Amino acid sequence: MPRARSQPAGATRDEIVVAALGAFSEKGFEGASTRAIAGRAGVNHGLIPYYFGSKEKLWQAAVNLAFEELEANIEAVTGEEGLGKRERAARMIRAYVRFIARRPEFVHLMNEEGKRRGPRMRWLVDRHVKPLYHAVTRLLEGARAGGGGVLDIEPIHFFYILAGASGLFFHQAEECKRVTGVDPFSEDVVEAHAAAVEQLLLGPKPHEDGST
Amino acid sequence: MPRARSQPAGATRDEIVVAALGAFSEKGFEGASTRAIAGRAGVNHGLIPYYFGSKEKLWQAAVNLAFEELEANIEAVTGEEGLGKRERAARMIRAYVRFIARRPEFVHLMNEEGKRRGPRMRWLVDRHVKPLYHAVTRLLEGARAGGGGVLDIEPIHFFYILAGASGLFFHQAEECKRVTGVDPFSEDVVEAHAAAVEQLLLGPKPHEDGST
DNA sequence: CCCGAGATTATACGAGTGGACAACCGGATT
DNA sequence: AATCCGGTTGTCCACTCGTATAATCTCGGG
Repeated sequence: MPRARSQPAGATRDEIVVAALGAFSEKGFEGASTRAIAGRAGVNHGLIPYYFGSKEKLWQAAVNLAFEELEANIEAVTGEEGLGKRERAARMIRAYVRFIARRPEFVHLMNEEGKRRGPRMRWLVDRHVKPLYHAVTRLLEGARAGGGGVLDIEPIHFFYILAGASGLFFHQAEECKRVTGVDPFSEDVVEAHAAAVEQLLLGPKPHEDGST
Repeated sequence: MPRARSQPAGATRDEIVVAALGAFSEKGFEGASTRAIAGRAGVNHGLIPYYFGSKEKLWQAAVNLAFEELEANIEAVTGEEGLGKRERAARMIRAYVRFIARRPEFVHLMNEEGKRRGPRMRWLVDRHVKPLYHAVTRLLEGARAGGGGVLDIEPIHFFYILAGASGLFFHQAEECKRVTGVDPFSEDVVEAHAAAVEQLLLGPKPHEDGST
């Protein structure tokens, strides 16, 4: 029988996950201390073992949160019926760029954990990256066969070029600000980047001719 | 007056820098302990404050080493006289991809430090990234005006798309192995990636017609 | 009104961390 | 042979880390 405390059930837990996502993305797994995460969430650091069992499990919860948001964003845009294959791929690309501009934590997490072997990387890949990879690859293959960009590039290169070309600009946003003075998160800069990636990867938009 | 010890002068110091480059790229600045670096180099950890003063200075030395290698690789290929603008840009791209395939530590360092504000990022940008950015941008602008890829994408997007499209594949190489089973460092895979990036960013090679 | 259980806090522990420092070593100088 | 000094080692310190644990708090149900 659930209690009716001042806080709704699980509120503290959720705050910790949100704080953890921010902290892990900024400082990495080792760099983000459980005390810093707890402080960010405004709770006692003893609550982390209490709710999650370990720092590792907390990290998994944060990653799950990030991927849930990603999938919601992508599916909302590519799920529609009656889209051309190129248009579907283009929407996916633009949705992805906009998503990581709003949640750069996602790219930070991926770049942090994808680079080294280890239990966290294995968990991340098996749980999240493999399905994502195959979904994206299927979509891109469709666009390729459908006429758009015509480039005969294998899916594996396409995938990492897409992810890299989209993500680095926002992953290194602080660096970019200092190098160029431009803030990647500025709205029109985000749109310009999305357009650039789409154009490069899918080729120029076919205006009315949708044939091969 | 220099001594003639069993080891040539500075050998120990150099070994520490090499070990540090490897350790920092694998574990990040916080994750790589001075003791681990010393152990990797086979020396006592007290030598790090002795030679470098601090962990931070050691990190700078490691970054300097990485950039020296990069610049040597790029200049060896783009420095030639009598190259067309597109050809010069194409060589730069291929040389860069091959370089990071051989020294993924470079990408790891850049991705690690470019993502957060802080003294290391400021030092890295002012000392290394700004000159690199302007050199690359000048080269790409030349190729653009010279007819090649014709894409009207601003330099800032071009730069980060190039860096991201080239780098992520090798930065996430361990992840890629687990997702796809393909080893990005395999020689022909490296070449395929270089070709893919070049083709996407500069457009298909003009065979004999170099006009607009 | 008090009890009990989940939620929260405070404290403690052992393992690491970066850095400081004195002792030590061995070949070069005198 | 005695001295010197850069290179090297071991030890120590204050601090932070993740986590375990016991005490405390805050409620709703008896």
